[in-house]
Amino acid sequence: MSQVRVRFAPSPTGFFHIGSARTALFNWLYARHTGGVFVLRIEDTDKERNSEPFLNLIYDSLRWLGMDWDEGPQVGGNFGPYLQSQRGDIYREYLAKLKAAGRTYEKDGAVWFKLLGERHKVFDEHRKKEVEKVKNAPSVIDDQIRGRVERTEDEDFVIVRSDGSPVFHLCNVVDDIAMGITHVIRGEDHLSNTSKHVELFKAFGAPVPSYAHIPLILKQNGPGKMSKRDQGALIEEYQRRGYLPEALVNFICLLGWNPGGDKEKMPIAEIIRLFDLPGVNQSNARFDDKKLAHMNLTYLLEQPADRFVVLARALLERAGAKAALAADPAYLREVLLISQPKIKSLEEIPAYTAWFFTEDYPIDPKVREKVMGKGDSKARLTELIAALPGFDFTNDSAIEQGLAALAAKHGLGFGDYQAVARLAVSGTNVGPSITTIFRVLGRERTLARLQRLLA
RNA sequence: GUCCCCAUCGUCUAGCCCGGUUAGGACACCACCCUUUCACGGUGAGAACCGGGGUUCGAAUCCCCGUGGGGACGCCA
Repeated sequence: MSQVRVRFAPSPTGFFHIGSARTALFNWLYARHTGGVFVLRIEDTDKERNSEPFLNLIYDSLRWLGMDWDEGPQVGGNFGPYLQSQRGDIYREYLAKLKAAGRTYEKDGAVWFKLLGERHKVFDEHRKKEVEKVKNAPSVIDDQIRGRVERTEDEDFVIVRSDGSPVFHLCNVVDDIAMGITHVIRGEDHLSNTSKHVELFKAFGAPVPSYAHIPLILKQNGPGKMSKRDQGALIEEYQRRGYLPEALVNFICLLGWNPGGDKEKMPIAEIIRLFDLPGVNQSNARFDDKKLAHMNLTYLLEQPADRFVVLARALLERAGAKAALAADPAYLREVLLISQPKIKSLEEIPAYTAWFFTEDYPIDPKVREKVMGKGDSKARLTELIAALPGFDFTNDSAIEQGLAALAAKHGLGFGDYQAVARLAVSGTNVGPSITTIFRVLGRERTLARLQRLLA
């Protein structure tokens, strides 16, 4: 059997979103699974809406998500150019074949593709006008996901605009032929275009590729499919918020596909191994950002220290956390690593660690009221300040022993000192373990912070 | 309106093809445990086969009809 060639064919007319990413991913996975070729083709035939920034966003997003293309812009290939705006000659050449075969006609200055079959006119409620339908030999699609899909009627359609530029249907089919595409994996919203495309393939005498129409992703809130304007739709946003690309990929591959059984979290190599078209669902999936967040958390927790620090630093830079970035690198690294197991997302990092980098951190009034109002917290704080110089600061457990001894001396528990100490050194009631905070802050800084609350 | 696709917990889904399960898992939610805060983690609870007909000894599973959801109906892609 010949090699699988699939393509992802976005148009640079807007932000890159979850739905496009998943279509790209399924194509990429199928190519990698089968040892095939993943082609990136840019469908920029709409001169009005194309934009360079959006084009670059496609490249950046695909790369960030780890989808490398074997052929396409920036990497080349034997079937280029890979931007439709540069393929005008090819479309003209194919158009000539269609004209020669008598399969086109002109109307209102545009070129139309002529369907074969019996014609009749009907009034179309939607368009409020009379249209001509063509009953053709049933156009049958043998879809890998949907099964047999039959359409008995269609309409002639424009393939070249009155300004001479070719339209999506023509370019798409011509390129799939010229680029030797064997499998077309795309969203179900294209299912109703497919009969048109099949007729074009037949008119060109080219083999019809194998189709796989994947279910759509529905927006989280409200009806309808997800679009770039919806909450949580943009890939760019996850990148900015410090989501891990492998977590996002793992999550979106599970929208409409699963390997069977209970498996969810999988390294990419395993996803590639298990992915196949017959495993793709037929029903649409609703996007759920909570589950994505959880997937991201599980990946975050297992990040090696070095990578975590790199990612967290990038987040701090984006957040403009100057104090943190100006701090001693070893100290910053330590702060980041003790925070890693406690946070749910990298975007929490700037706020979660801010008080480590200034002695002028705010004291949360609500927490202050709660902590100081319970028991004799002021006395506990005074006792702790008095005892601290005698503490062994070598490591966490040494500090813990010091704290435990202090509590025992006064017939109290660890918790009686923990809350007020935490309030004093951080100004809040959340953070790493108090003994760890002491150790990282060091004796002098800890002492000064404890005294600051008393003042 | 016409055409096309789809239908299991709130959500993602397993099971369906090859009828017999206490209909399983994950997220979310709730309770409890762990605990030095906050997270993580652990245990447990609640939560679904859209409706109606058929076929069958037996239907989530096969068939039909409703209903519901989604998509398409551009000189957008």
